[in-house]
Amino acid sequence: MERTTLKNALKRTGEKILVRGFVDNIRNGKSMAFIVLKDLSGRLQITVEKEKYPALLETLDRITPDSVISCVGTVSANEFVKLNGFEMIPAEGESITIDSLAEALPIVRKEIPATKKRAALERSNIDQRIDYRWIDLRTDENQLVFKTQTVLAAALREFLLERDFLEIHSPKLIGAASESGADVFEVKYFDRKAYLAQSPQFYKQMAMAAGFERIFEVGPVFRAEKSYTSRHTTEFTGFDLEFSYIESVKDVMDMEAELLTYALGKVAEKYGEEIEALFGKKVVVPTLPFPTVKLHDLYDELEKNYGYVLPESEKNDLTTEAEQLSYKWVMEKYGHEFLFVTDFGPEKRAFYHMRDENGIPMGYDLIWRGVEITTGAQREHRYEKLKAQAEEKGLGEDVKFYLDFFRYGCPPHGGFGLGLDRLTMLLFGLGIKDSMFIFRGPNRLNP
RNA sequence: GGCCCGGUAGUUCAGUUGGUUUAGAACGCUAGCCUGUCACGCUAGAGGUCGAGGGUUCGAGCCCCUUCCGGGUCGCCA
Repeated sequence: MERTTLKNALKRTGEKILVRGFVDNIRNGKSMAFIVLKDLSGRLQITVEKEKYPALLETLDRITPDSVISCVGTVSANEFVKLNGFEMIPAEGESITIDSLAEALPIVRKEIPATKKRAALERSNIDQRIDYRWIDLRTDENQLVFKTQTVLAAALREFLLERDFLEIHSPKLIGAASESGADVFEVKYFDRKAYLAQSPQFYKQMAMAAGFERIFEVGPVFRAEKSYTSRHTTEFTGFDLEFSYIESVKDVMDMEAELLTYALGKVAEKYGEEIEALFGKKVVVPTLPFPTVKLHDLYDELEKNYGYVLPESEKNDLTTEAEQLSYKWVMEKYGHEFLFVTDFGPEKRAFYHMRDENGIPMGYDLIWRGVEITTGAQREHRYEKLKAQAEEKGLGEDVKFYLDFFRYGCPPHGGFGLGLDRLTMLLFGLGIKDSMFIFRGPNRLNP
């Protein structure tokens, strides 16, 4: 018999069907047993009047929480049942089978609130839960995170495909450190060294030189940074894009704003209600255009409004505190969750960012809910200028292969990279460890 | 890398100024009871080299030193 999901089972009352899933809870009394079954689609209670099912008694006694079982039976409405108002009555005979018996779980996945008779039991901490991530991921909340991430990534891709972007797959094993040369993982590559790609940046631009015009890539990015924060990880999924024949960095910013607006619209439509119900976070579909502010002006505003003072010499970059305050500011001033910040100091930006006549990089950061989710820019496509900027940063031979991209014709172009995991994390108000299928950090290489 | 914080049952935590011989609780687990439960309920039980090593002391989970492991945060970034 073909398996019916628990959600669909509710629509098939009166039919003899097969359901399969994890045991969410079992209450096994003397004459009655109640099993709450869970699968990815939902939950259903299986009700067993024991005296009618002598063949099932032994099985019922063996079933433990989180075991995987199958049940053949008939679903019917019953107002006594608080769970959906439906229950499944097993068919005669050996209609419940244990597919996999679960041992007692080593983690607490959900907080258990206090009652008069018992103290509250807190959820195991995230690191304990990551040790047993596959068990942790069985909760409705965690499954919603990944259902949503799927919709989000699909929407981003869909938006770009509609606009004739090509999807590329650049190598993650590289011969020379991309960008600055810092913070890359070194790996053994036969008898020499290779590195894990810290960004697809150079390859994205190579695609521009290849005449691909508009490209994107979704793939892993590796950063050998010992960053211990709730928003850093050593391996994450980057959503990168690059496109040609732009007039200015404004085109890049517009593209990103439209892209995110579209994708968040899709997420809100499909999972907005569930996210609000389970996480208490409203999915706000942004309005266009996104507010934009120059870095210096932002610091002026933060000082004026919140008394946040930073030495002038440090105002060429965003501090974490300034990022967080910028959220408060953009909400108060524009009622918007996103903020483009432009005009960073050239010493803080990559050498390949194009600079204006005053030497200011024509790039930006996009801050969402107080966290940086993107760096974008118009790129310098003029060989001589690019070469000079590379040398200024002390990058000579390291980037020679990259500089060659610009010697044989390359259109003006720009692009940006989005952190998919950060997007997910901010959408749900979680930390990065909770937002990734499997977290990787300086102290975390397993599971 | 800087600065904080932590390591006590399977899990989450208590454990007073160092001092009742067997270090507690809850959840989980085991056994038994319970005619519809619904985060069921009731009874009993098992389960701990208090991260490791050294020291102070009549006495250390608690104080000191060393060490290991982990977490938070800042910087950096996505």
